[in-house]
Amino acid sequence: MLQPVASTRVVDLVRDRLRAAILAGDLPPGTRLSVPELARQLEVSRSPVREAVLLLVGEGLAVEHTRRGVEVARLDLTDVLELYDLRAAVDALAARLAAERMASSDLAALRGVLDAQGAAAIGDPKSFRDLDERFHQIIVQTCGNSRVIRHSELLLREMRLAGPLLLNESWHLKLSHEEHRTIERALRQRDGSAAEMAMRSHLERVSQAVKLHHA
Amino acid sequence: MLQPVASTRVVDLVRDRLRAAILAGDLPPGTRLSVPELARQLEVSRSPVREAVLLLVGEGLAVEHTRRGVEVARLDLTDVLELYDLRAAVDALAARLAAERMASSDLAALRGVLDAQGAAAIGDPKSFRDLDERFHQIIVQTCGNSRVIRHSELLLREMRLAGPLLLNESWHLKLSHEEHRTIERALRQRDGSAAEMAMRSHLERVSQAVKLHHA
DNA sequence: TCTTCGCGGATTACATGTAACACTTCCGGA
DNA sequence: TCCGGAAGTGTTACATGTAATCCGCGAAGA
Repeated sequence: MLQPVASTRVVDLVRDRLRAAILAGDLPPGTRLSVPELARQLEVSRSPVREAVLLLVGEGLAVEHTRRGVEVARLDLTDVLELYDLRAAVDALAARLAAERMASSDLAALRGVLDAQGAAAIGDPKSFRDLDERFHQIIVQTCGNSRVIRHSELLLREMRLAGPLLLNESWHLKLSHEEHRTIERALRQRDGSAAEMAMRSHLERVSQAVKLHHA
Repeated sequence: MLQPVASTRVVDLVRDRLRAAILAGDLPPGTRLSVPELARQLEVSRSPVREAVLLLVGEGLAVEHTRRGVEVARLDLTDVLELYDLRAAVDALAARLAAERMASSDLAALRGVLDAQGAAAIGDPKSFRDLDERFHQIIVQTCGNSRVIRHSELLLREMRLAGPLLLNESWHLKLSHEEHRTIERALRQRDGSAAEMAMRSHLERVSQAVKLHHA
């Protein structure tokens, strides 16, 4: 049962590298993605770079201005609220589906993430956020619906571009953590509808908090 | 306030044409999308064809087999159920949001579609389906959340590939039509939460019906 | 001062060239 | 008959060429 070795296509490598650079903030929102320039820096030809850039546009991480190039997407408050609203719907579904399917190893992984998050919640927003992502990813990956996985993953990535618009206050992180615990409890008890509701209200609450914070 | 003239990019024309051909069934599921071959038929070079094909892969209308080409996606029962489940979540959100934003012209359009659908429901599954799509599109387009619009549109298109797996029985069409009426009533009364629930239960019911029909 | 026009530099969008790869077919040997 | 491999065909993936377009800048003119 061996997986085939990585595809070793240049376009994939370029896409992954660009995506990582964007999500890490090395290519901040608004940065122009010039195909010839990137090709020079990455030392490949323009073809795979062009394709990779278009793929990122498809993922929502960059926006295309016809005949005027592509730039890293800039997200404003409206965008973040849109993303939270949609994620509330999609991830709530994922949580409901996951409740019936989680293996005990998944539940253990979830608990591990939450324990680490409880510690980080004190004063490390960066790692809190990483753990938050993992928490959501574990649930989504377990839900068994490949389209939910794909779309949720897209939304999660897109949201990473929002960086400075998100909340880092300690009270907010602690509250989020408590809500995560509630979700995890529902999942552990295989109560799909409780997990669904807990996930939805969690993300809707975060959405409201973000909105109020920037009012 | 003039809209810019159509971009007249070859890649867009090719993408639209291929998408139309796929959705119309001229390129049935499983058809290989050979870039050189399509380029010959469309009388353009391979570059824009290649890009267009990759865009369709991003839309879920085709699947890529690395170094073995791209083919029109084949959907099985599992895929259709996945799509209905996800649409139930996304379109329910759209319905809730739309309830607060629908202009009277939108409501009029909705009613027009439903009236036509009521007539078609008798024995014209083809046009019933078209009107069904329009019904959902009007609501989604009105919801004001651009990401909901984008993702819902993707799901709706993808589902068109499912053709033969969908239900055409008269009783089912009539029931769907009644549910559409219920949704429209909620929207007309600007009752977001009723619209949300009606939309969700409509799509979940259809999902169950499809599942049972193929059992 | 403000606007308009044209030039220079760079990029996009499309066209084309080609090595490596995959599938098919067919043939010889066990 | 069945299997292994070589040749042939067609494609993918990447590289590169180039016309049309866009943008910034500065000079000419109102």
